[in-house]
Amino acid sequence: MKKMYPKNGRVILHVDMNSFYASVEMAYDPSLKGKPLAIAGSVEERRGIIVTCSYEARKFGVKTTMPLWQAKKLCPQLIVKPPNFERYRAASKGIFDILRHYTELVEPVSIDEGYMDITESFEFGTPIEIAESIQKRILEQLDLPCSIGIAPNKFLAKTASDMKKPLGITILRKRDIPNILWPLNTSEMHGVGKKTAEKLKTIGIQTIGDLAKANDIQLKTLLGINGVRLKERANGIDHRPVDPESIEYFKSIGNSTTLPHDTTNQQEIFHVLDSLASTVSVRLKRKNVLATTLGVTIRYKDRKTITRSTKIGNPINQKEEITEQAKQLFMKHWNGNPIRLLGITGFDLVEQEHAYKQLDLFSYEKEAKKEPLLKTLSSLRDKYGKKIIKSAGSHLVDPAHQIGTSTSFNKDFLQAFSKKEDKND
DNA sequence: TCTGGGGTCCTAGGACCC
DNA sequence: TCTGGGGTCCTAGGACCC
Repeated sequence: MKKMYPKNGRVILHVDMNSFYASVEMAYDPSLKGKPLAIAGSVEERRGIIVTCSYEARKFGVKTTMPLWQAKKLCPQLIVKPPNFERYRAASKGIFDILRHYTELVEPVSIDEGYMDITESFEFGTPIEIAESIQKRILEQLDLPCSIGIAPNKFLAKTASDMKKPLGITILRKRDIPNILWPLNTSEMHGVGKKTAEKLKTIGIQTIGDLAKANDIQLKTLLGINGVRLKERANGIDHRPVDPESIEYFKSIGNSTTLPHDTTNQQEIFHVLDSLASTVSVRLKRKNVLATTLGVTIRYKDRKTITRSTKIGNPINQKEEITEQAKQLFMKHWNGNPIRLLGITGFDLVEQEHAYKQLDLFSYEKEAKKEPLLKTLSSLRDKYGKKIIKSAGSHLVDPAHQIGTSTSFNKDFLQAFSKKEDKND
């Protein structure tokens, strides 16, 4: 009696904050309420684009990603604030704490949206009652508005939360799909951008309904497996689970910046790379990970952007190592033209505890067959046992990196060390 | 004298190995 | 002496999202 949804179906909520950054600023300073407010990437003209704006600002035609000067032209009385991420992170934490009151199955997608699987949360009421309760609590406790979508899967829940803003609650059932989803243009679909919508048009697909009935083979040749997946979504099929841990595992960590002015000055460029490397290092360390691949991004004056990356033998997260690799990559690939933006990103992240796995004592013999240097290390171990390896390691790596008998080494030291050994012999 | 910064996922070609 | 095809790794680029 309590369960009012299909026995084997799921109940998924998508909670989406309404103009989040602007709403947080208004909650923080209520005198901003009811006024056209925008958060801009930088107050400086060049980087100034609208990140978020209040509904009052939207009435003037102000939109996300619009250059600041353009927004001001449309709405001269626009109040512009720089983003305050600490404030937004704090608000975000408050929101997800509220969501986790109803279920552990909460998957944050970004700072201001998340999925919940409330299939088993019937003790809190019907899905609508739960959504109402969540919306009310976030509004009362944090003074922040949100929209919530209720559906049998993520895609439909996401679509539903988008339908009523602000402060909407929308249910999207499978049986609603033909009437509600299919008449919409494909570009309304999450996952379909400008390019994909254009491509779809070339084979006569305009609406989500067209897509739902499209030919699989045609879709596959046009869009790869993404085409077939989009068709499934258009039919309301989406089996992705709500995964509370997905946010834990970052695949990359980077930092980039548009320069105050386009430049070819190498001194200036290196200075920027230093500071980007420093940020990336701090972020990697904060997450206790090291990067196995390092990449640099170069955007030229004409906005043409290239990325270059390289695999690193030993994973890194120290500022100096990152700077070194980034500068090398940069010098190797810079064509000398004026630069607009620079970025550094670490990929293939490994947790600190696993970073030296391939070098732990049990792997030495195996690796030594391929790598003469490791043979040296292996023979050292045979001679002196584990102790010497550990003490060698302590010279080589930040103590925080050392886990048990696993350790890192650097080739220069090891060569020096083995030379010393030769003398002694 | 327009278009930020943080990410994810997919594709495709060349190298290399078997 | 000439030559197939599969698998995996690495790198670069593109599309998309918030």
